[in-house]
Amino acid sequence: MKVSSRGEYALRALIVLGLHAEEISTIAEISEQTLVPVAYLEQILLQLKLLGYLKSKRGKHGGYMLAKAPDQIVIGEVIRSLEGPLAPMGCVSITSYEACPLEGTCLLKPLWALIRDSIARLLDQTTLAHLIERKL
Amino acid sequence: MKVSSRGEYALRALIVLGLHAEEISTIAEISEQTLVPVAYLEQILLQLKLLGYLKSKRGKHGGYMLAKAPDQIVIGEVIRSLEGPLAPMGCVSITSYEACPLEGTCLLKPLWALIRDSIARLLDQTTLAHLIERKL
DNA sequence: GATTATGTTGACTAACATACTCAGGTATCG
DNA sequence: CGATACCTGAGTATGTTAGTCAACATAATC
Repeated sequence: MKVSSRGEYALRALIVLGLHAEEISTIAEISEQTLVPVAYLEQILLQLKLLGYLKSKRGKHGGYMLAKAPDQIVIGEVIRSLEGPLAPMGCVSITSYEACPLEGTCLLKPLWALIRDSIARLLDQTTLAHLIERKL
Repeated sequence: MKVSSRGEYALRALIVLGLHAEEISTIAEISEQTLVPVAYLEQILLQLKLLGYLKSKRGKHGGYMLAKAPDQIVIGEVIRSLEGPLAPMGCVSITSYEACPLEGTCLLKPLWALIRDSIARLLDQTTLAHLIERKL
């Protein structure tokens, strides 16, 4: 039931950028504040840019900034983009359902569905703004 | 946030044994009803036995049975035994806490704690008996 | 226009986890 | 004894994770 380091790192980077909104931050600066290795962080920031969460500027005085307001960045969506579905099993995933041969009689499915719902409710209700303002 | 097939398989096996309580079931029978390959299921059943959930009888007419009443088998404990902590990150795990250098100022930790709590609450409230009786 | 600071891109790798299989070994019953 | 079952440890194929690295492209500044 773990979150990967990639997901955690991406959220750390978004938080750093959210805290310095309207300023541009270099990869090196973000790396210092998140403790993520520069070369790995590059990959992650690029992915966040392709997903539309960040914008970048190249060359001298370049760097990264948020591309959206913090209250428009939903944590559940970020995690889904980086690590796939929130559901613990494919048979209860809404975003990427997978059939299971036992499904009709499976006594576990209702439990997995409860888990899915509670994780998704939490993460889809939370935005970057909530994290930054410490309002959960 | 996935549950591994090993965890899912273990729960399937417990359910089958719970449905046929007081009877002994062979690995082959459990395999048929759970769709888990016999050789893999052997490993998992053995582990469940070592953990105290099952008892076995060798030789002819041998097989597996529950070692506890279904209402004494807590799903959260089973999953923790098979896949490690329920918490999404070590920094919010109660059963196996791991420190994180950012911890003091980390804005993510409160979110991970909420996730942990809601998963743990669900799984620690649910027993095998609840699953079998379809009472969640 | 050369230099330098920055992001961009793709390939690569080491380590680990997952989901199994397989070849025996051992206990029990008839 | 011999068939039936569980027990045990080793092995393996595949994929994922968490990165590294080298070379490139772009933009600002001197």
